[in-house]
Amino acid sequence: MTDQHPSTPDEALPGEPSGGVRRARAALGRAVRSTLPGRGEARRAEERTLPEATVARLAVYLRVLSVLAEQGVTTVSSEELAAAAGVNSANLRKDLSHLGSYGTRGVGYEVAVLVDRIEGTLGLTRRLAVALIGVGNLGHALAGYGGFATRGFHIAALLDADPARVGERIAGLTVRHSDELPAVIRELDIAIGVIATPAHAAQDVCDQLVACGVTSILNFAPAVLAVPDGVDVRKVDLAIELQILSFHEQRKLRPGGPLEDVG
Amino acid sequence: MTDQHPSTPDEALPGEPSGGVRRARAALGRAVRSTLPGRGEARRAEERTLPEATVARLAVYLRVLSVLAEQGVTTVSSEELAAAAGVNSANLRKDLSHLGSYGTRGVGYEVAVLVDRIEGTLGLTRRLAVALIGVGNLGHALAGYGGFATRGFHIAALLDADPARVGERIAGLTVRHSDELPAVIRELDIAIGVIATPAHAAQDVCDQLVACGVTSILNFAPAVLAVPDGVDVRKVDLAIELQILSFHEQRKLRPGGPLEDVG
DNA sequence: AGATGTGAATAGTTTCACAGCA
DNA sequence: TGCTGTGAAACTATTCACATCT
Repeated sequence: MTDQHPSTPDEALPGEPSGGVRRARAALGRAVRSTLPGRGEARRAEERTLPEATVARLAVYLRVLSVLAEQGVTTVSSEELAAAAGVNSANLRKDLSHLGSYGTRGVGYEVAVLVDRIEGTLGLTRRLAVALIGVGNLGHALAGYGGFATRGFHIAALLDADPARVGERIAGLTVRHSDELPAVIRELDIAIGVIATPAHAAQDVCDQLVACGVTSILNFAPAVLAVPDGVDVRKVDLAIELQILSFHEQRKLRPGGPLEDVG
Repeated sequence: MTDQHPSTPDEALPGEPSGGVRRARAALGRAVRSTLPGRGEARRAEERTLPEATVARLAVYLRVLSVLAEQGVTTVSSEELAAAAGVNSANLRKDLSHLGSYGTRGVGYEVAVLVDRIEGTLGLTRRLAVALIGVGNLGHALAGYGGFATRGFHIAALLDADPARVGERIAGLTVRHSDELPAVIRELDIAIGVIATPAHAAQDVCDQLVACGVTSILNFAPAVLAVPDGVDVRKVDLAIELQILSFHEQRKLRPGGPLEDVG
């Protein structure tokens, strides 16, 4: 996770030297599964809730599988796919087993089948509408990003609080004023809000999104957002990513740590 | 974690509908601590290795603390700081306890002291040099981002493989050709490489960085990077973040899951 | 009183290792 | 024989609960 900037060039990205939240409220999604005591009847052995970590990796598998499909590969073993995705093969198998059994012992998985299952699981067949608030430096970059439309999403609206920016056309869309946010959300049935404003405006925009019923937010502003239960916020914070790398970089230098490894 | 694009507008960000890796190789940094059998002598009870999760949160605390410091706040309780950072207070206390005891029972923590401790721990006193490869849509945005310099880092070089881009001046720097990467790394003592190229070029750039001794990489390209042990790669992938949100969005809709919660 | 620091309990995740099917 | 699917073990991380100190 990492992040960028807001509507006004500079001051945008994780401005302060501080860090950001990797995934703020995402905790909600935890593999719920109550396991209430006093019950144990016929419990649907279905695909209940997936572990958060698995969900994140499914997206990775999907990307790798898409590449394989393009190359004409029709079958992969867990070993191959895991290697390409950078994970342990047992981990991969367990992840996939949560979707049900779609592999063939002694052979492997059919690429096309897996792609379908994962897309279905992630809900990528619906093509959710995304609103991007803040078309500054980063906002522009995000708006121009082609990957959005590729599968599952499309940017339906661009908004900015700066009157000078309103009316500008970016990637086929006209920037509208932030005041129109509620109307835009309802008109276009926005499911996901992407915040790319300066830090000081982020909480405000977030509150508006939530007030309008948006429960999925991707935050690029260097600020910790407070949201009610039921709302998922994921944060992308460049400063934090760099700081984490800095920490490890430092550890590599001073031979204070390795000492433990030796004896 | 999320990501963006490359040097060429479009096709940049997590292009394919697939996802990306949250933190590829970062696994290295795991709280190492071997616990070799057959030993147990006098072991320095020092601030050995911090848990990965703690490192990530320290960056968050730092940001919150910076804001508090600006506001003139000099003392905070774990409860207050935890609320501002969006974490559990016990979790916060445990995180901080890893740095040593810098709080006062019955009172709380001194903001200035904590800031110092955290900056020291994350190695933010050294101001590492960062090279940004790929100045496309996203690269531009990142280069223009003010937060870099704020503390701990500075973009020392911009590179791109497109001759048309070489020579362009962005944020006070002149874009140099990718071929100069080795020279640039040595000249400027680059510690961190930020990859913002199209997916197809990412592994190549990564390999060059590694060959030149860079062991910390932040990858914005929608590709899984393979690196040798000892190299930390963190990935920022927009498509994956959106897909994770999509998954939860889907779960909210169909009342299949909640059933479990009820009984 | 009030808040830190931390052992113990709990929860979540990864990895192993192998039974079982193709 | 080969690879999936999965119980069990190992690890990591979070939360509780309270002794401890100011």
